[in-house]
Amino acid sequence: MSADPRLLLADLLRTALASVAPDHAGVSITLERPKQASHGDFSTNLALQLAKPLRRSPRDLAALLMAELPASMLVAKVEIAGAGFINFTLATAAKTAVVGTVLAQGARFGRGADTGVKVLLEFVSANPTGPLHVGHGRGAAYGASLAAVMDFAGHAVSREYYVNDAGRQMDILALSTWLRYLALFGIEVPFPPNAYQGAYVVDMAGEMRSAHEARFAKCTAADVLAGVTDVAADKEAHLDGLIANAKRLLGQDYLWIHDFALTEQLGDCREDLEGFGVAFDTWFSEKSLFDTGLVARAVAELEKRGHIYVQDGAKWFRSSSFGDEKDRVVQRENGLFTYFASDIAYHLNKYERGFDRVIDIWGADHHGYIPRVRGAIAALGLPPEKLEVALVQFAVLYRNGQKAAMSTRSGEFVTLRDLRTDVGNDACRFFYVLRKSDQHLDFDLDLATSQSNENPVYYIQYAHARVCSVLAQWGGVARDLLDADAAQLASERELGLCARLAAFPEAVQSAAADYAPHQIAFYLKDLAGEFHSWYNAERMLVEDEAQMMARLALAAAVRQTLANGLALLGVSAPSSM
RNA sequence: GCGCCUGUAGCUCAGUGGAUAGAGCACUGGCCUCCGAAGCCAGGGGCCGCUGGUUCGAUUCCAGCCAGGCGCGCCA
Repeated sequence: MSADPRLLLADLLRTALASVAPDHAGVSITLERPKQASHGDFSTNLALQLAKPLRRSPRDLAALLMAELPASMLVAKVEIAGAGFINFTLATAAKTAVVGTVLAQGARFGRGADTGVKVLLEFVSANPTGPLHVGHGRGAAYGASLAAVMDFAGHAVSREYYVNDAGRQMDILALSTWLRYLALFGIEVPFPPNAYQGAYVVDMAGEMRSAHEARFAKCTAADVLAGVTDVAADKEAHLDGLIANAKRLLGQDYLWIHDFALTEQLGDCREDLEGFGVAFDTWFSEKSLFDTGLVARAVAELEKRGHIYVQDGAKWFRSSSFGDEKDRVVQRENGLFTYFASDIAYHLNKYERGFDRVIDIWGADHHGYIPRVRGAIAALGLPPEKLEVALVQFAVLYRNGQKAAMSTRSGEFVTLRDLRTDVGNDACRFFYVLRKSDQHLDFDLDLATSQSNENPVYYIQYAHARVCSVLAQWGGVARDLLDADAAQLASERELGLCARLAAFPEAVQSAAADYAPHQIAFYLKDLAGEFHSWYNAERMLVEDEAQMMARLALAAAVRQTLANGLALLGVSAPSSM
């Protein structure tokens, strides 16, 4: 017999079932916590499920099951209700035992047993071509919270950021920086409209001048523009022409600028994320996939397996044979691999590292990408079901009731850093995960800043601070609360709080299984609400010593659970505010 | 056109094959000589987009329609 009421009840029901309907002994028994207190602590629809196969009325079946149910000290009452539900009311001692459990386990309360499942969680992975904006913030908050939740649920989680350091976007950034730098020396090349406009590019140019003076300014504007397509004719070709000239004119120095810009932006990004409480175990370089030959190997492997054909000089992956709507180019006519090719290699690498589950968190705009990546995995002979893609809808920022633009290239964006400064990390992290990730999120900056005291995060933190305050006034030793007699807890609110605490480990498991950290946020809101309600109804610092200790122990258990939950969301649990 | 997401209270959103569908905001009225009023208590407010199907039971699952958002490059 288990001490966990849920498992205990399942055992009891299974025993009863074996005698009532031995043929159906294998049926899965679900026990849920009823929404209504009058329906007891746990409820099962077992009789309703079996009514049809056994050709008996649900209520009759429920009565039979109830009659065969072994007695238990932990069960106070069993009732048949409604259409045929069997409702269980636990003995008070079984309900209040959780207080001691929480206090004894402390920060570990709610943590699931080690599952041994190795999970790779890749998220953010924004191009290091400029500051993170509020859209990236959501992916960061969601990914970090999900990683924490899955880790807490018992999985071995690796957090990874894929650095797109090999593509054209990085070349555009390097070019942009160089052009700004040249301008500092009076070499005025018209700045392309589709280059990176942001002030941070000018800042980097300034740093280059400080450190290297005129080292990279040994050419004229005419050199830079030599043979370049007119911007009015084709602005993308114009950009590519400038990049080609930059590479030719600068030689090895081009790589220096490229790497400088990359290091600066990636460092900025990393610092920003760390400030946001978002940490990674690995920063995985796209470029390394080319350097180690993995991209070529991945494409060769597809070719060997007969999934590649050549058309118009390019190599195409026959992804349409693997569920994609059409075939995709992996190697262009000019010999360069596409982004898709390096992504195939990246996923091959992820699989080769031996994870049980590979989770990609992508912006919802990438959803069309899923079939081709999954298809490539299948084509490589790997199990595609190991890959799971969690799509995060974009966060749309509203300011003065209007959408705020968020294009990195135009330079007109609201950065994550600005948002964090205005709103604060705690409210930001909480706000981001308050919505289901696949829902559009309207982030109202005016509301979040001017009326931040209305943010639900404060409601939860306030509950935590209140407990801290009461415990401070009590002034005793926290350890003594472990010896409190929980049987002193008898009111409906107190028992309700105990049930809520007992549900925390289940909330963690559910949030992990559904990839839904917002469930933790809602759990915490409920827990804080029930605490505030109790706090206003009953005093803790009462004359009766035993009662006071029991109530303080419950309060301390609430505080611990709030802290554990907030930690999963990356939100602080202040002792005063 | 095709694909994905969404439609629940005035607004922003949870939720569930099951019992009387919830919260916050907003609105109305109460509660600080009393552990923190960033709190609590009470009240109004709903064809859970529409139609059909599966089911003992559908707001939930399936199909079709209506409405909104996003995505559909030899870009990344």
